[in-house]
Amino acid sequence: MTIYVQKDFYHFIYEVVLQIPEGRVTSYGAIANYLGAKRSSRTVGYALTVSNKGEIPAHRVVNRNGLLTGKHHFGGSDIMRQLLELEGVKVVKDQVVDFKNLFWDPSQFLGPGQQ
DNA sequence: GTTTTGACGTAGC
DNA sequence: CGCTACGCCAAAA
Repeated sequence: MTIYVQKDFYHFIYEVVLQIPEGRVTSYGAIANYLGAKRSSRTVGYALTVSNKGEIPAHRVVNRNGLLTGKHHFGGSDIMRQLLELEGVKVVKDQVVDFKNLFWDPSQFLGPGQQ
């Protein structure tokens, strides 16, 4: 088994985000929880801020409400929304439509039965 | 080492 | 439905 420490906290965040399939979204809290720090949701968002948007699909990460709270960090104002819609994710009023259905739980990345 | 900040989350009003 | 307040945690100053 691999022993992970928070030494590469940001690195884990980036990895998880990179695993998000197209057309799917997840929440900061879910990623934080997956990393074992469910209360570090704020840090997850911060990690994306300092990350390279060109390689990290941060637009697939929204808050718990499915709201595009970080859209204004994409330079423009509708960049994040357009990126999501290009992947088939409909966004209305900065909110992901059918977020519950499109939600991608990082725990699924572990494989079924793992939890 | 202390203070500030932030793309969150929950609770209260 | 929207705002405030608080907590929680990691990085940067």
